[in-house]
Amino acid sequence: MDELDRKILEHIQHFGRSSYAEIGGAIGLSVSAVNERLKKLEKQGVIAGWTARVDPLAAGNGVLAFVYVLIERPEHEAAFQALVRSESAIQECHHVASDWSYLLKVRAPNLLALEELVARKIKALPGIPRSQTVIVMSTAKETATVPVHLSPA
Amino acid sequence: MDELDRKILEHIQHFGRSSYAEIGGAIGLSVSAVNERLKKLEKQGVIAGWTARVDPLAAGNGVLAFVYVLIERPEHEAAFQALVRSESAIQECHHVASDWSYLLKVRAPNLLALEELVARKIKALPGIPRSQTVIVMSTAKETATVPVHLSPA
DNA sequence: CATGAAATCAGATCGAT
DNA sequence: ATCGATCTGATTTCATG
Repeated sequence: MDELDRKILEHIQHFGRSSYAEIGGAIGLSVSAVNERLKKLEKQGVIAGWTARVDPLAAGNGVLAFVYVLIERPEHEAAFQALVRSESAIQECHHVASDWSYLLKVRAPNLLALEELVARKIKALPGIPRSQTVIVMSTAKETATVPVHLSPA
Repeated sequence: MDELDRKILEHIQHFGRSSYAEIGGAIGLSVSAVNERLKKLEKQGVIAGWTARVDPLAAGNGVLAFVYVLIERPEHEAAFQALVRSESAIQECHHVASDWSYLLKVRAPNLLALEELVARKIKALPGIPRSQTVIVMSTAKETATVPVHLSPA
């Protein structure tokens, strides 16, 4: 992971359908060198995959919210994790260091659907006495782009 | 936006480098039909772009945190927004309905770098009396995949 | 890491259904 | 709106220096 790798990663995070020639032109590297580095980064798992960015609103998701969940005992974790995995509305699930156990990032078509998920599915699970929902009113910045730092060579 | 569009969007969110032939094969559509629908979805902005998913840890980001920020007066918003835009460590910035003004999603190499950002850059701005940082200990699920709902035809 | 050639593949277009 | 075919150009890959 050197400066060239870093530039490649920066570039393909912004232009995921670039050809090797385009990447090479942007960072000053030959096509074959780009090919080799890309293959290496993919094999190492640094590049975890490729995706299309879909506009959430255009896809019918009018509501974004962050939901805190409290889980009382470890034996109730499994069912919760299963729900998290199965619900595509739950984009993220983080174990946090706070008064709460988990923080979820949730998208839904409307407030009704959000309530349906939180009240009827999540809180219906055993061992979940409380939750707290933070509604997002507007989003000033939202990117999945990851800052790339050079590893200590 | 019909069922076929939905399937296309689902597919390309998981396989962002699929050829039109691969997409068509996966959802049962000809190459030319996929071509037309993709172009339409891109023109409409439903497809906002294409990106490589980079593993945050492999890219040197050992720390993930959510940071709440309180801003006292509207005239201090501009400088804050400018900072948000310029800092690649700040992946998301949401205006939230809560005791706080904003919720940030932040990635950093380590806790020191996180503190540097929060204490020395964010809180150094005028009109920001308080912030609260929630550290993520582990992440059970994290996807940028957006659920695609059919628009009312 | 660059070059260059070869083989493959992908994307746009067209007429027909 | 979709299909199937065709055509053209681009892209990846590989061997060599």
